[in-house]
Amino acid sequence: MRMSKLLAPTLRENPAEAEVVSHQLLVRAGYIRRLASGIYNYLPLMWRVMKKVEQIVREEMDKAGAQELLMPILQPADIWQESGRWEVYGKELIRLKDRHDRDCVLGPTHEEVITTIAKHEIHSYRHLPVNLYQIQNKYRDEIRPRFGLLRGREFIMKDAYSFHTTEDDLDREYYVMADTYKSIFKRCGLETRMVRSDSGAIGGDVSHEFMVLTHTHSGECDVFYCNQCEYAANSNRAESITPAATTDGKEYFSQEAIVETPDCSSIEALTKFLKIPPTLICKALLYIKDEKEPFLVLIRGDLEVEEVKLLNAVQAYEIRMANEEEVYKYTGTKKGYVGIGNWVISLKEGGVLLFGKEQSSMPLPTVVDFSVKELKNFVVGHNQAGYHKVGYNWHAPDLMEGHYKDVKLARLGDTCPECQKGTLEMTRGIEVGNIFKLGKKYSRAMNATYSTEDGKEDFFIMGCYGIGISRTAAASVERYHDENGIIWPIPIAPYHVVVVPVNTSDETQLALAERVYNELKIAGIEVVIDDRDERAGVKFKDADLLGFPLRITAGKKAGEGLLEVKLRTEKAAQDIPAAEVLAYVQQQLQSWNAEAVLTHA
RNA sequence: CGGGAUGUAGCGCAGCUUGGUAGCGCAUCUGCUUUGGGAGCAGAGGGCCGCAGGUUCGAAUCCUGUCAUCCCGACCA
Repeated sequence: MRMSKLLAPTLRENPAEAEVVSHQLLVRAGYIRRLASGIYNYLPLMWRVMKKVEQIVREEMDKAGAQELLMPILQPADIWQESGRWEVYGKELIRLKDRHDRDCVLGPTHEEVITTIAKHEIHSYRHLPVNLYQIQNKYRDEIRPRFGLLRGREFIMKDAYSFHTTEDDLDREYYVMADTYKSIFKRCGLETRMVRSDSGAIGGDVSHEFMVLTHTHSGECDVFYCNQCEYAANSNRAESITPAATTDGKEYFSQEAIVETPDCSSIEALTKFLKIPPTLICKALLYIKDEKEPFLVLIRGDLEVEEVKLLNAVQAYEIRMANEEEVYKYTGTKKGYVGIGNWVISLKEGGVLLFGKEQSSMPLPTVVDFSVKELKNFVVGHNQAGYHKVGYNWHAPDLMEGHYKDVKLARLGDTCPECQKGTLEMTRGIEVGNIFKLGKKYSRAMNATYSTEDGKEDFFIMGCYGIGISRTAAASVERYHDENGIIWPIPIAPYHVVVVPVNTSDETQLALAERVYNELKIAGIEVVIDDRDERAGVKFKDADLLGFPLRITAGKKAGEGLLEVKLRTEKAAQDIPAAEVLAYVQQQLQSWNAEAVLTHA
């Protein structure tokens, strides 16, 4: 390809609208252009990168035994109504009507469609297991598209769905996919970490995310990871062992008593006023589930509630903290004084813990975090403004046993829940892929069954596996760049080599450059020649900005048949006789390994 | 959706406070010179000042509305 013909409009300055590095560089280097918020044109170089990522994904998925197909982006609403997600998915689902006024959606993901396929086309256990995947555009009307390709409203995703007869077989496939994902990202030149995560709107029990750890602000999620073992988890899912409540050897409140605590509506104020550590307090927070049902959360005073964990613990679609009015309505007091000091514990059928006044007709369902289990002689609210109860101890520990939940936000320095030795550290990460065990959620909702070996009908057991193709490409830029521009890992670089004749009006230089360019091209190397009538500085700046892994310069020594060859990751170039350049380039491309980029970028 | 900000030439910005008919740098085009890290000189083209109302003799500038974009939060590949 000739740079004089290539549509790669580079800019001297970063675009004002871009905040994160990958967005700035991709726009500046002429890889992408925004059409509307969260919607981008992939210009020729970007599209080459995307096709490379796709191809790696395709090869590895095929190797794992999955079959590629293509499902419609435009989908009828009825299958979404059938699965229940027409209501649940919310505003993120792009809905539209056709000319007959039929409701349609643009596919954000394809569980409904694939389940329909399985339902109609797979009738027997003999045809299971099967894993089907596609690579196509996805549509999600994100509340806030941002960070360029990292979160668009339209993006390219590989989505795979597997069907099984048993949970064990799903487990097997789940780990096949986990291994496949590791290979895929490794082949793309990206180091990823498999991280436990929340399964969100897609549903199901178990899920993992694959994160590119970035250590920069640009990551989208906080990831906790153990400094001694392989444990890693999204902050909204991370478990941890918090240091036990300590009283520094002091004895507090050996007698239960109600004490006056004026203006102590925060934990901080309360610890100062009573001169106690926050770990001696049991905090009670009132939440509202799905805009109708109040419930209480008990957690140790020094800890924060992780609301995604809480959402799952109460199986709600939505939760929020109660406002002053609601607090008064359900507890009779104001924020900061809510507590269980004068309440009793009971158990509702279905095993829901209730806290409330003995005579109350409306006790509150309660989520009790593990962190309060071991508390002794602690402080709780007394549901009376200006008063707390001190020296409190659990009245009915037997009743509570088995009802503790983990709803706390993990903290830096907490002990690893897995090896119980290391401590948790945190980094930022970009989620580039995920794997879910869906179980029978969709097959049951959509009545998709097959005949079992003993002639009965059963629902398919499903798994699903996604990779953000466009996000993976952007994540690579986010991870590998320097002050001069993008640094592509060789496997996903749009071209491998750029040949730069320093001065196009110097016939010796130009002729040598053209010769090498043709030689490389004929040898099957992906190469561009910067034949533009620009000064050397411009070409070098652009070559760095565009991020080609290898640069070959035909300059002053062209007369001696010498070319300068330089890796994008290195500062210094070396002179190589023209006749040996092809061999050198081939050797560089073959010896690619991820370390080369990891150590220099 | 809540909070904050911005819309002026392809890109980055000034002008707005104090209304008088639009400017700078880069990019583009032409010519000459130059040629190893974003060249110099000379010249040229390009703007419903986001859009719609209003105030005014007169609006990029003041007022109202509206649309769009970006940042922070709740959501996610």
